[in-house]
Amino acid sequence: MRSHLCGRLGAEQAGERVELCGWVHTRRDHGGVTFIDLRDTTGLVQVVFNPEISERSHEVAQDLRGEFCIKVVGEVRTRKAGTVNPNLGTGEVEVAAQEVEILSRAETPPFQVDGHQEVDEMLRLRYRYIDLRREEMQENLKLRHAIVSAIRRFFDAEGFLEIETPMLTRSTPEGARDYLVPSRSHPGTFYALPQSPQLFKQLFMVSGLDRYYQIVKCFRDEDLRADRQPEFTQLDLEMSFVDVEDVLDVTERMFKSVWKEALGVELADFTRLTYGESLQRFGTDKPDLRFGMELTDLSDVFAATEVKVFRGVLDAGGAIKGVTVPRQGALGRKDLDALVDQAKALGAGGLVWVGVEAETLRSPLDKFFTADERVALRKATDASDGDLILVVADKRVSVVNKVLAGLRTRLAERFDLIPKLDRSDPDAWRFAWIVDFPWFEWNDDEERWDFIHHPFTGIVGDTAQYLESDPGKVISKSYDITLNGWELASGSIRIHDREMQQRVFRALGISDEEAQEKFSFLLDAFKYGPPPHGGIAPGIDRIVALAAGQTNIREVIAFPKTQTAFDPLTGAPSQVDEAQLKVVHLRSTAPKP
RNA sequence: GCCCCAGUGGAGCAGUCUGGAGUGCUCAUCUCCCUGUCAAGGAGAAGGUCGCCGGUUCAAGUCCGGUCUGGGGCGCCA
Repeated sequence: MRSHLCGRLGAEQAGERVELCGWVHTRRDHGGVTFIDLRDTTGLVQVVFNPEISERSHEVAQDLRGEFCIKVVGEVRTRKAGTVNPNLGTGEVEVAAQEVEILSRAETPPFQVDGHQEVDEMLRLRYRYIDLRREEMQENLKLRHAIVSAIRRFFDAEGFLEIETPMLTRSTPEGARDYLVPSRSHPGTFYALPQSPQLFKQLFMVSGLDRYYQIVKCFRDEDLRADRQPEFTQLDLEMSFVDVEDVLDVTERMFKSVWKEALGVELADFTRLTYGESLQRFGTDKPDLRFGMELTDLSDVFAATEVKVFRGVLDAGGAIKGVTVPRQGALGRKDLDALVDQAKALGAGGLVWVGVEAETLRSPLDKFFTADERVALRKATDASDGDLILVVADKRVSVVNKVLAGLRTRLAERFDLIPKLDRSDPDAWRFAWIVDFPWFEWNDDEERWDFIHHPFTGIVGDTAQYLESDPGKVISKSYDITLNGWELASGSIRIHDREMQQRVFRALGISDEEAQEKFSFLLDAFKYGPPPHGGIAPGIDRIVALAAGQTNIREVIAFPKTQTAFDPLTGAPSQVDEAQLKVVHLRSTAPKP
């Protein structure tokens, strides 16, 4: 139907007769002569309808409206000096229309496609097919394709096999809430959609398939966030006869290769932080390394304090930490109160602010500080005159970290301390490995040890001795990748030794029978010579969103869902009729709408 | 489950604090004018359940309570 693509036309085609298809992006009617910008997936080109060239085409052009789908036949002409449009890739040329055909007409769209104004996201999702006409969305999806195809080329070259795993599988007891699918042929039973192909990929290793990867949908029925959708895409991979360094190596090379191919950027080697160090310095295991404002431990500064809240926290074995906000020491009372409220919203009992001035400190607690404490506080935080120190104290170290980590990123955004994204700048991409996670985490509510990663996570050799005596000291062979404050990937070397696996289950308070009941097929498989193995699973949606400079993953998913897991386009989830329910042996207990 | 922000012609906003006629702006739509614009321009027109329910008031887009939807976050997410 067409001979050329709109966005690819240039001076080289001057004089050629071309056939173009696309949508009417904009129309400028001068009465005597009419211009349109014709749009296809490659871009825009100006088409001129001049009655001196074609009376008939000029007449049809009067009828054209935005988003009409048309075909134009005409001659490519270089534009006269002064009429070149430098804002358009094809601005040096235009197409003089000889023939035009309306392929299909369009109603006035619910919002404009030109991208000049933000549109309510609900509306964009309801009319996603129109939203996806916008250049920004097409660029996002093209980048997604470039990244995914670069990933496949990389793993192909490394000798990995892409193998599919079932979507209808067994519900696993731990982890996220499952999406369930009722069985018709087995009344009262359910499949679950996979939260990840974790167990299947481990079985591939038992099978000797050695190096597996898959770009695969995963499903988790949990509440949504900017970086979380109920269905999302993982790059799942697993390798045999490897230890931690092998997985880190291949994964890091993969990311470098992808950034090179998709963005043309040579990434620096990834930073490496232990979990402990990350928490200490940034209060989180997904630190944004693009700016400073590292947390300071102030327990020593206030070791002998008489300030009641601090004294109580220290005596209870808690923590006092601070974060220094550059040049905000003179912040007004209203803003400071708002910060206190933010800290409380994040879970803190309160927030102490300290404005650092040349000779003095400005703080509600200043009168309770000793001279030594004032000096030590300045020194410990390395604060300069004019800075603002925010101090959080709590008997739970985790609360202190969470609150300060939250304030750190929010304030960095608010005060523009994060460099504006330049996607071609290698420094814009602060990848980091987070390693040496603790294996266990104390669950206060249930009063037991829980796993942090999953129950098959390997253990760093000499820490296994604490499995029974002091589980908190056991370090796992798990690792995360973080990029600019987002968790991008998570993985581990797995336990392949049955005895070790049993010790771990016991430490978790899971009996042998219970373990067998829950994970029978994996444990059975491990009777038959499982190789040492491990892997990782980076999130594709997050990778693409970050690479595209987007702040939520919906922008890089063609048909995403809203925060309540609703799809405004299809109306899913929807009611089904009684007959459908009966077939799968279900009856709804939901109130009739 | 909880906290915060938003909801006003088709789209994006202002108006809400401090109640007084659906007031205004930009874009789109429709009619007319216009042969070099490029987010064209000019003249005119049409288009409204101020998310929904209730309350206060002589009077509510505006105040109060509730609720729904969207977004951000906490919890949750091995």
